[in-house]
Amino acid sequence: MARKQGSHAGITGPKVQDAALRLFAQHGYAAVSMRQIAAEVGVQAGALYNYTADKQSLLFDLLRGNMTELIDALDAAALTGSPLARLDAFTRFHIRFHLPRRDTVFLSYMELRNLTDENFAQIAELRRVYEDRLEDILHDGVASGDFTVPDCRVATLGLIALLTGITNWYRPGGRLTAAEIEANYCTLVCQSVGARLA
Amino acid sequence: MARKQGSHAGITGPKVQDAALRLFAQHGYAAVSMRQIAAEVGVQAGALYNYTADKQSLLFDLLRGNMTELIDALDAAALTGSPLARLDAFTRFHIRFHLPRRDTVFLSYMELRNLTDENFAQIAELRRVYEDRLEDILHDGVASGDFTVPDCRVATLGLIALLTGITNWYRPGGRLTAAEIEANYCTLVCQSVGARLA
DNA sequence: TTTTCATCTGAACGGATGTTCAGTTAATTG
DNA sequence: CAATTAACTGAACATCCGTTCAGATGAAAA
Repeated sequence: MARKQGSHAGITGPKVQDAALRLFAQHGYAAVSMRQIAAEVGVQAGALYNYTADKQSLLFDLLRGNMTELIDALDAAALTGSPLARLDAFTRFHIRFHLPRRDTVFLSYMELRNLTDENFAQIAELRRVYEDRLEDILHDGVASGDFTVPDCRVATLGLIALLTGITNWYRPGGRLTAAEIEANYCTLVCQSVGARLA
Repeated sequence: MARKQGSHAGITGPKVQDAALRLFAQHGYAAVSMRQIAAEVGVQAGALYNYTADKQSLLFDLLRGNMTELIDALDAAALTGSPLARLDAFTRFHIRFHLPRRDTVFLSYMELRNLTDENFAQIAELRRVYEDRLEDILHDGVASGDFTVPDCRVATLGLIALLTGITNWYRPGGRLTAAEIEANYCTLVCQSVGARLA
């Protein structure tokens, strides 16, 4: 048997990515075998190699895809206004982007060490680009006197950790709605930089 | 050959734990083999089973040891004074405890999914105990009017993520000293709950 | 010195790993 | 209809995995 009815690369390809993402996020890159991914897709292990060069590329493509998508979405959001308004918007953007992508976020922050050195460097650079967007906002706020932040770089890394941590405990249908969580974190973030809330 | 000169359980036992900790933190639990750990200790793989029931116990013992140590140290610190003073002290305590234990912290936050269900439940409960210590401070601060926090539970989880994130970027000998980082984070944390800094 | 015992080796167990590839099948093309 | 090709199977590759255990070894006890 081979090539079951109605199965095409256009269908199987994304299914491979989806299955890999879900399984990697759940059990970790190293703990997931190509055969498990194949079984999830409904295919034999060998068929996966029509869609990825090897297991490492599967992970790398997922991470790079997520980071470029993240940065593109942020650029598309085009935050404007006062530093405080931009910080508030950044916070909401970050949460809205990450909450529906908990699997990917988990991967992006947990599986970096399973990347090749070259692959790691690429992802780290993308991450840096994203961090710099936030750091710029903080610098502007300090310059305008709106924010009180001892060190913008430290605050940037801290705030991103604060925001990304949501994905560790958020569960759809939990005590708080996504909007409530957003409001909560906006208060935390804006207060943390010493901004006076409206 | 067996039992090389001067080797005892009292020496090899801790070496196994150390090697496992270092390797797990660096490459991930699933990516590290018992043979690698044994090689790091300078022993054959079979000998490890004189010191651990299996690989899973090795991970669990490391995580449980870290959590109980953390909680005991916090209790020993016996934070007192105003909510703001206690929050400041908690922040400094957390950083001082975690900075020298980056490997363990990394493990504790990344490898929970590799625990058995029962083992996971135990660690999660310990973590909850620790979080509650912080949440109590926040509740007191809100009650006294010192803090402005929309939701103490959310703020607790957020602040712990903020603080623990340090271990992701801190490197000894970096741009900032540990004391400077501490001061930076105290400002961030205390401002984030809306406290007026002295 | 002889006996005992904790400690470790080295080989073995069944099974899982990532990856390759010749061959098979079903859809597409001419 | 026949020829081509994309998509997949199923078996095989060498290697690794966690774990067990009989036996060797050196230190400690008698």
